[in-house]
Amino acid sequence: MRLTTQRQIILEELQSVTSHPTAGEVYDMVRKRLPRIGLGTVYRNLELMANSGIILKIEVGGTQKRFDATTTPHHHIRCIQCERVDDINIEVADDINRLAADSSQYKVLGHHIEFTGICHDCSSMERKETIN
Amino acid sequence: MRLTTQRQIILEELQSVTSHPTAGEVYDMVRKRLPRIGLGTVYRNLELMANSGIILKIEVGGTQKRFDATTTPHHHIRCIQCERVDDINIEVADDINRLAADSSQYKVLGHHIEFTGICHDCSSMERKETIN
DNA sequence: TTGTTAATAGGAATTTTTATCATTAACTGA
DNA sequence: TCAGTTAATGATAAAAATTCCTATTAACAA
Repeated sequence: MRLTTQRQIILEELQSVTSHPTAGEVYDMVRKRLPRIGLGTVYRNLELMANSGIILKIEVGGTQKRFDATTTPHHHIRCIQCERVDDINIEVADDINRLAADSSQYKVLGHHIEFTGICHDCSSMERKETIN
Repeated sequence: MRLTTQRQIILEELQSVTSHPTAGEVYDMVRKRLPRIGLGTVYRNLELMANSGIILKIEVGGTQKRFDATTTPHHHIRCIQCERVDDINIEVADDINRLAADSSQYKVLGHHIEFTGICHDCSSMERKETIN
């Protein structure tokens, strides 16, 4: 795997945010530094890096795939109003995978918890609208 | 909300399977009984029924949205090989939502656990390939 | 029944993602 | 250092998934 400028900058940009941008959002970020980069290159490299474990591909609710530079296991919470996704760091009994294996025919590899809720921004906006 | 034939049959077909079909798969099922139904009608009604709580829209890994007639809370396991999705019924400490609320700025509404693994069919196929 | 209007079929348009391919540039080894 | 090899890129087309548009149909109310 060659170390191309594009690859480097895509990773740098993803690491610079704590949000979980979609491929299109990463494209917009990277384009500010590499205006001639192709959207395909962004998709290709995000997919590649996700496959080799350098980054995380999270496929939570919403239509688009999202990417995350934090690879240590953690969970996510998604705002049902504005679709933003944040990290959640809680400890979950890790025998949960065994539980799942026991009640299914699967070879269980892992799990991911997606919480849904309303983020701080959206709930304060809601409150404001009710007042007005 | 009018009770149309299309709406009825879409629901019936979804209820007739334990899998978690995509909109396209529901379309194929319904078309056997209503050959002239439009794909848009299937999308529209699945979305509508999901919004009114009659069915469940599950947005797990993979590109497509999936639908589930079982509305009682449960979790899912997805085969990373063939993308099929099955139900998992395990009890998770229900203070998990409070935990999430405490460690975030969100108003937490719910959670969904997605396990990943390899289904029985795929793992036996794998074994067969290793032998050959 | 008949009038009103929500819902449909069919197709077009959008959005998101993947594939194709000629050209470029990252690495290799002399 | 430099030329050869080939992985990777940019540009564009194509595919896949979903949503939108609109004339027509059919569900329901009166």
